[in-house]
Amino acid sequence: MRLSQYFLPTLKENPSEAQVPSHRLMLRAGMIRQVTSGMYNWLPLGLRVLKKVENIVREEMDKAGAQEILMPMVQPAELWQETGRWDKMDAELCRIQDRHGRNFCLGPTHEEIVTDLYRNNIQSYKQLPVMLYQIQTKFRDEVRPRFGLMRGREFMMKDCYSFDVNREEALKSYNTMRLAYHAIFKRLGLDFRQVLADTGAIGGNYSHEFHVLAETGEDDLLFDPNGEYAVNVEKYDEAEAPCPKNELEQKRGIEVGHIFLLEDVYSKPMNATVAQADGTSDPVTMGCYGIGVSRVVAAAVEQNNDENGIIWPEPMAPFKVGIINMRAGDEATVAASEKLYNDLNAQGIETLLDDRDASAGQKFNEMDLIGLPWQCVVGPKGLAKGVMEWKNRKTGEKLELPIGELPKALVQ
RNA sequence: CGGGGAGUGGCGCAGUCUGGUAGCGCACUCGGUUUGGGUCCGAGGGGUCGGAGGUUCGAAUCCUCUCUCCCCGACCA
Repeated sequence: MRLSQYFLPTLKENPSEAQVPSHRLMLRAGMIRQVTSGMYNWLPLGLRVLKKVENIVREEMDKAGAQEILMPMVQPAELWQETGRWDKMDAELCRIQDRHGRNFCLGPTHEEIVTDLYRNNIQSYKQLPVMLYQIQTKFRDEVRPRFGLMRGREFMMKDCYSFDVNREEALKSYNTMRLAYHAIFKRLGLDFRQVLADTGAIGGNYSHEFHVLAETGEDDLLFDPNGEYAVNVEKYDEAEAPCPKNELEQKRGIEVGHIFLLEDVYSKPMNATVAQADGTSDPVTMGCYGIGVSRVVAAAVEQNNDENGIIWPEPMAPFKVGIINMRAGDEATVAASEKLYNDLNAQGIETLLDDRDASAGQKFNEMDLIGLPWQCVVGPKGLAKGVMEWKNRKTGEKLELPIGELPKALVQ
């Protein structure tokens, strides 16, 4: 992509409405723009990151044996009345009516829909286990949306649901998902922790949260010195903990994933059953597994930034390399930067070429701001010496390499 | 929902107390200049001051109502 043709509206100054780093930097880096409280436009640069996260999540879900589906965002009230949540949930559940006056809600989660899908199409233990997931927009009318993408009202979520013949089998599915979550956050390049958690409004009786560690996190987490025990402060129980609270290490985290063993919390009221081998039938045993995909993007920024801007973990970077053409008017410089750009693209290395006729300072600053892992400065000074100057955004390390040669760490 | 702050060109802000018909920086356009960390000079375009009503000869400025955004709290799969 050539920056001269790219819709990347960066901001030099901090937007007044943005207080937290991820919100401020994502606005400044031209990734998102607010539409109204808790709702955002995703611009090209931001969307590339969101897609990167989506794809890694999708690959790991598929690898774990889950199958992707897509359910409607607008859901009929009748299903929510079956589980009692139509009345139980407060204004967070955004209710609307169609032209006939029939009640619907904007889906904050999809247990009802997926359980309905299950009961209408699966009857026997022979058809289980089944894990279904989707990556889709959710809407929760939060009491107080805040911190940009960290707590929006509309956001992107991966939600997965498992169906098993009994609790024992369900625990296997649960564990498969738990391990998939470890694989996902590891692949994303984030520093994260799995902790014991409360089940809250989703229900069920067994639950873990996944947190990206960051000073700005909303949750307090406790760890034991051996790393065996980890819990959300809300869930801390003196009796279950291996040691007193004051001996546990405390860190702040951003909740990006939450998994629940639901058992029959939804299947029972919705009469979603499974015929067992002996001919009897029981409520199917369910689990649900969520990842706040858009929140992951914000959490990554909270965890990886400095005074100059974002520092993307490589797996979720919108582009791997940013080339800075130092002299838009100089033929040799233009030719050299274009050649590098074409070579990198030919090798499948996603590259952004700053081919604008702008000042050096502006180019350097904006490249740091958007946080691509590698920068390559192509200019008359270097070319005269037969080199291009590479910079690693994270370490700040600079390398002068012969024209056309790539940093080893980039190629591997 | 309780408490607090704020709405003035695309962005950041001043002006509001002490009414007189809108200003600065950035961005944008044009010309020149400069060229390795947000160059410099000059010339331009763009807002009627969140909205409605009121007071007044006259309202961004005073009064009333209202909408929106942000922060703290409560809440939060």
